[in-house]
Amino acid sequence: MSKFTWRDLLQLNDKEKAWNSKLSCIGHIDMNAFFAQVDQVRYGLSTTDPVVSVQWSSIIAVSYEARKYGISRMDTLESARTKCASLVPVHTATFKKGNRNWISTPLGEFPTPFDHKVSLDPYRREGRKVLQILQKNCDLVQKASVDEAFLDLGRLIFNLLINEKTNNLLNDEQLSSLNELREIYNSGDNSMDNFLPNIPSFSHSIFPPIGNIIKQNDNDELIYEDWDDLVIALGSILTNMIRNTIYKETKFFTSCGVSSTKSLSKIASDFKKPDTQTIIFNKFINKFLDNGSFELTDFWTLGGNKGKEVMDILECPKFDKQSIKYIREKWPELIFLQTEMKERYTDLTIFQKFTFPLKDCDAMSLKIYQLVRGNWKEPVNSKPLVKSMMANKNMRGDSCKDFADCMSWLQVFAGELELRIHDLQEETKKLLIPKTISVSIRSDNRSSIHSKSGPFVIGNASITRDEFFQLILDSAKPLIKELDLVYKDTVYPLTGLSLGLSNFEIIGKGSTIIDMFKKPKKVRTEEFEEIKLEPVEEKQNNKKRKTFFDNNESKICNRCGEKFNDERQLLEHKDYHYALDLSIGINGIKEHKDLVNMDNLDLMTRRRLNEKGNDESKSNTKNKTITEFFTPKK
DNA sequence: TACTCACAG
DNA sequence: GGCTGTGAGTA
Repeated sequence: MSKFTWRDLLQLNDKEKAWNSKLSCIGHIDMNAFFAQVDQVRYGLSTTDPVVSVQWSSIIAVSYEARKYGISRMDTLESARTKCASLVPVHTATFKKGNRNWISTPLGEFPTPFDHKVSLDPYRREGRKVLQILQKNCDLVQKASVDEAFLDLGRLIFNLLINEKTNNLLNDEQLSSLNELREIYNSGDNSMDNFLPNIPSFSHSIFPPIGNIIKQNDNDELIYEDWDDLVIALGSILTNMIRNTIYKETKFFTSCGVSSTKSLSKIASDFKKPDTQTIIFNKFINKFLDNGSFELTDFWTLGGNKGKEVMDILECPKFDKQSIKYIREKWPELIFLQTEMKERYTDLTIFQKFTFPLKDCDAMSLKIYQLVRGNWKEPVNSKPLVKSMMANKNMRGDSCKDFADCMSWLQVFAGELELRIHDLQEETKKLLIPKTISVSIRSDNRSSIHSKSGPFVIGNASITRDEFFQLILDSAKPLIKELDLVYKDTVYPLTGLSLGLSNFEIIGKGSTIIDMFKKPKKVRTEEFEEIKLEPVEEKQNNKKRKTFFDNNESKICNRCGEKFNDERQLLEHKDYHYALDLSIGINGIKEHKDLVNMDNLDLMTRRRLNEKGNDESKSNTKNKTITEFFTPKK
């Protein structure tokens, strides 16, 4: 007889409950050396090229090929080159000061930080591509960062076990082995508290797991004893398929962890890289935690001061990587851990200030108690598309020495944010309306950061892209002006400047114009008067303008008629026209054709010419075509 | 709401 | 070490 009930199994079929089921199965997928992989694919390089992604002179990602030469993220570009003569460094895309669009940096070129700003957009886009593949294949996905995500595999597994229609995923032997379970389920004799039948005999050979299996001893035969084993094994089969799909569609390698909880899966995905998934069956959790040479501080959220403090409070042995085992064995019951933790906290607090208050001790103890047993369960939450967006640059020298410099960098930042919001809207067919804007400045003089934020108000739904850009800039101006007034004597030259939009409201395309103007909590009548909605009829007859929130724009170059899949490509293409215009007369290139389809030359030439053309490059986002986003509401 | 800080990749 | 991002505390 199984120790699991039908309730446990049925919970898998419920998005709200699956994470907390005794049979829960969570996957964590992580892209290996992500930026380097993106650059390798983007630049058509081979997987055997030792690629590193570079930002100024530091390395921000090291491909696994480059790691073979002992190169790490700590290396500078210089030191990496001495380790590997055939190194292929790829610099991130950049905005040139005064430019509204980023461009890819040609191989072998290294822009200077004094008049460029890094763009991470290429990485974000590829990250989103992968996220979309995940979402297509799994109904509950949580993006954890640009290159990692959690999957709640509950429904997928439930369907494999119970549903007939499983897309040929299971073979006849596997199907028939599940007959007993399905019969009970279909007979309706599956009262919640009834125990599940035994797992099919030999199910470990009928459903072999895929990946790096953690076992008590490496040579042990793996035997499934109950449904949780089978569930985790099915999870590994699913994540393997999903990862194969990612590879097929993007050529990206991933690593993955499969287990019953998010925190375990996260550690597991990191355990063996690249291109490997690690499977933690429930019965081997302790073995994994104790012998994987993990510390308490390896758990998510305990990597900083908080983790160190807990280690101190609990007087964990240092340096022998046994803190997890130590805590688990020393406090076999929660109540012991909780009392002792509070006692020691109070004793120590005389000498030491902690990052968490005494009242949180019980909660913290509970979390630690569960974590060291692999029992700490958290839901997989699909996160909103975006919560905030920031453009930031660390300044050096006199890059930003007065108010005027601030404004010209803010122009770059505003351009970047407008571009990112616009691209994201295009991609998702959603409206993204930020409600607050903030700027911050940093300087070494006062070694501190000052920031100022305020409401961001879009007064008009048919705002164009250029107007939206201008609005960001205009909204940022008084904020930075105020910071300038208060701190001007001490902060310049700045060591950092940033501009952020946050509090995004995300609106589906079906929404009406009314949604644009969420009533502020406190409405003063004058303000409300001012925000007048354009009468719908009038709008239709209006002179046509392409609005910022328009998704259906044409993507045809008005110079040569070439068609593009998305706006981004069109912009880059126009960038190219601009460069080409300059080039006539510089190096005698006359024909558009000369450069078409010669991507590298195109890029290089554009780049070189852009430099010569200096800052005169105008925004290419003039809006000529039409169609309103909003359709009149019946 | 405004600002700061911790944590993470 | 640079560039992002989220969440929580404080007032």
